[in-house]
Amino acid sequence: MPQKSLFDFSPQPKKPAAPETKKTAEALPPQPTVTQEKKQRKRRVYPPLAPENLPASYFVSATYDGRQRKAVVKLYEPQSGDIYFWYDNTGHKPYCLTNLSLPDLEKMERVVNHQGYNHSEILEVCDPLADKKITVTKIVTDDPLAVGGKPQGSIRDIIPEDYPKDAPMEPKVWEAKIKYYQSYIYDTRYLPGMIYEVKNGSLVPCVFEEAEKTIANLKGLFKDATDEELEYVEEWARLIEYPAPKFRRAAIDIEVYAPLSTRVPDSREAVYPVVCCSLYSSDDEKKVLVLKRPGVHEGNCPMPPDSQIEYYETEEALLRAVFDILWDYPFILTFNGDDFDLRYMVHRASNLGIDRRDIPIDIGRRVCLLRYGIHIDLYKFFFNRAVQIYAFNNRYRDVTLNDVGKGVLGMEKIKNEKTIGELTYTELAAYCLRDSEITYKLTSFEDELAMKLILVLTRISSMPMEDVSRQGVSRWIRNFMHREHRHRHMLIPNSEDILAEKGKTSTTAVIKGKKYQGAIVVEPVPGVHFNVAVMDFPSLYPSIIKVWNLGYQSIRCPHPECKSNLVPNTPHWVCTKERALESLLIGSLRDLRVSWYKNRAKDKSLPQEQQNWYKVAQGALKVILNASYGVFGAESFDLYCPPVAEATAAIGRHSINQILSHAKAVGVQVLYGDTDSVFLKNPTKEQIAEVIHFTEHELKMGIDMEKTYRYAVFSSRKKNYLGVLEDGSVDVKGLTGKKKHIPIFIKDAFNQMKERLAQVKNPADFEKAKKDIADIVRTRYMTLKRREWQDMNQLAFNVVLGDDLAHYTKTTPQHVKAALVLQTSGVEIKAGDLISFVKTIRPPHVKPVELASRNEVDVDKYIAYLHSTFDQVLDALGLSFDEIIGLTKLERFLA
DNA sequence: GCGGACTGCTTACCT
DNA sequence: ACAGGTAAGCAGTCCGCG
Repeated sequence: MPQKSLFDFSPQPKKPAAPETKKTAEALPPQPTVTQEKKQRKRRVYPPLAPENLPASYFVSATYDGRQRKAVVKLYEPQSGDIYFWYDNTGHKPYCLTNLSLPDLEKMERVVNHQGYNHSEILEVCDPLADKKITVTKIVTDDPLAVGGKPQGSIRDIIPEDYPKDAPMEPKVWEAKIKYYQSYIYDTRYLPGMIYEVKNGSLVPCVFEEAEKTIANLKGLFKDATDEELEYVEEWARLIEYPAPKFRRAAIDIEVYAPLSTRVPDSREAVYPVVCCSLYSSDDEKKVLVLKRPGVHEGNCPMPPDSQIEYYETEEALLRAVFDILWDYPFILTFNGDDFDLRYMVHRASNLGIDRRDIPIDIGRRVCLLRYGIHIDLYKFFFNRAVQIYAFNNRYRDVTLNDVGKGVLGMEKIKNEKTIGELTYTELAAYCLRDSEITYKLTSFEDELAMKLILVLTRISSMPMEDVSRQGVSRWIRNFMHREHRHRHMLIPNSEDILAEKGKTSTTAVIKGKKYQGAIVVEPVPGVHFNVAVMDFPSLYPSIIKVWNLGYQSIRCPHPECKSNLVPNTPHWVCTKERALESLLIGSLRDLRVSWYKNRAKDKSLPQEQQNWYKVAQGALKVILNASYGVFGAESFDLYCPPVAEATAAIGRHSINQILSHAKAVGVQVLYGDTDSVFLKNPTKEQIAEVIHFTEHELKMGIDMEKTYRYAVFSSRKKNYLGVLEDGSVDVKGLTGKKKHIPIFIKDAFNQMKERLAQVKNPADFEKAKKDIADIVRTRYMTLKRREWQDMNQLAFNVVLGDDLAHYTKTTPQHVKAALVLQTSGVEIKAGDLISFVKTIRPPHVKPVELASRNEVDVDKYIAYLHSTFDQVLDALGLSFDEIIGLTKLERFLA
């Protein structure tokens, strides 16, 4: 009950429409209030300055205003649903740091006479690589571009250029590549995504008592934590516990008339007219703006209820109406708007002579931002691998609107054979509106999960919402680490200095071309095993980073007395004197997830709304924690430190090996294991308790009984198994039958087998199941032999083209051959496209599905595929594909 | 010149 | 631009073969 008000922070309804009127909306005449209110909302003054006093609002973005030379914060006030701009009043300025002394710096004329130069001052900071205080010179400028960002003449470039080459010291510049608005956020300690009010012109944080109470109660859960750890646990919890608003938002999508259906119109040229734009919003606007064109009929394609079509006589009028929408809504959602919809409209509007100042879009190299609100390109967000896998559990495979919509919402695009020019107005409108509807619903399903996820990530990473939804997990992690460096007055080291100081790796990877050795995979015991217990370390690598104090500062630290604190099987040692920042930050995040949010997300006694919120939090933490080790081994990460990644993996191997030998010692058979898990055959309660006790005391890490399989099927292949849980659900891991490129014809057969196996309860059931499985295989085999499959699509392999066609110079894989055929017939092919092809008898042995016919299929190839797919399971069951097939031959012979 | 052994490339998966 | 480990199939190359 006390938690309830946490969620009361929602906007007033945009229109007074009560639910009763909504039910009968079709029978009533259009409600005049809707249009009236819309008119009121139109086009506020630009920029929409925050008043001297503004009620609780969300810090959604920050940017730099070049004219006023100030940072600007975009505040979203959820009651009115409007954005307000708050200009910095703290006098914060851009700067960078250097090791040059103040007098030496002042001798550099190109610096002190630089147009944007303001002044320099002496500053004492902690150098984390040397673990000591150092004095640096802070160069303060009036303009971020003076520090860096111009092709030439930036201070960060001038210093190494103009500093005497024969001087004893190497000139260094630090923190010169941090975006100004980020620097502003770090130094002011404003927290993006959190709630502020403007009081007498100043930005002050709002305090939510209920959330604070929850946070205060956390102490009891973290008894073993140090004060420092607890401080961070509370800090993270605050970012998660504070309420989320309802996001007033609109999804938009445009259609462009193009003479050729196979080519996507070029958004930089914008030669063809925009003929349609749909809008689907949280204000319940479902509207399609359509351009009147000669010879086009209205048609009678059904439209969703309460949707409306507005016709425009000119394209300019249509675009201006769309721009009004962009001036109105605080959040605009698109699917690929950065590269297409918004970009196209900007160029198209310019081509039509619309004044740049009337176009509410700022166009960048890779992004399109809005001058008023926040543009979230959901394509970029859903494309993010970490989001795809950990937040959405791989519910979609291809990042297309159709596939994401299908996987996440069960909603697909309207299928359309005709070109845009051939559609009637209503067909076009229905088609276009569906796209906006899917886009909108990608953010509204499960109680606005996606919007909330973006909000939580905004808070954790201290980034504007636009950036967090577009950039990868390594940027999120970098940013909160940078923020804490600034907070602790630590110099943010340059990447090359970390690398030079800490060096590279020492182990040899199993895979050629990798930098260091990774995880262990235990050789599986082939066969069917009943009662298999799966134990695993929750968040193994983050736990290691925490327990072993890993970070770029602590690995191979400068203290001689730490050199004996070695990481097993590596030459690396770890600091015993100072806590590494990464260890603290990642460790506290891990603890919060494992000890608090994991359980809260599953707690059915909580109100649904709150449980959903905890699911979001849990998912966000999972995404970040899963990547927190990998980033240290990624060159693109600003705090790239290979020995940290190597040490983490080495400790992981050590931990698993310890468990393996301990399991042996207590007499349990280990059937399999991978990285952070062990599969135990029919263990007793005591044996499980012993393993848990051992890991907690000897390895200082928690281990969970994750699940128990009624039975599991292993072949001799690693990362390939099938396990049936107590409730009859089936885990399939790595088997060919679940891979997405395999033809549906084979996948269906595999799924039939899977369903049959789910019904097996004991060894005796197996005999009956085996017969049925043999039948499934035999049926497919016969269908292939007789060429009786339903349609060609069933036989299509679907392989993603990883690169543009021109880049395949070393080999020409089959999907590339098929893609080349398609290209010749005029289809535009680019990296990321899904290529569907069937295997044929004649060279080149492949054909795009749409061009292939039944009798040219290479049936034997498909039989070979069926064979290999099923062999992965059949040999463990004591069945043989050849025998199953051989029997058929005999039957046919007798018949 | 041919075929099997081998390596490398590519994709999709697991943790 | 988070990492490494594994499986599978195919493309291309090498090497032996009187």
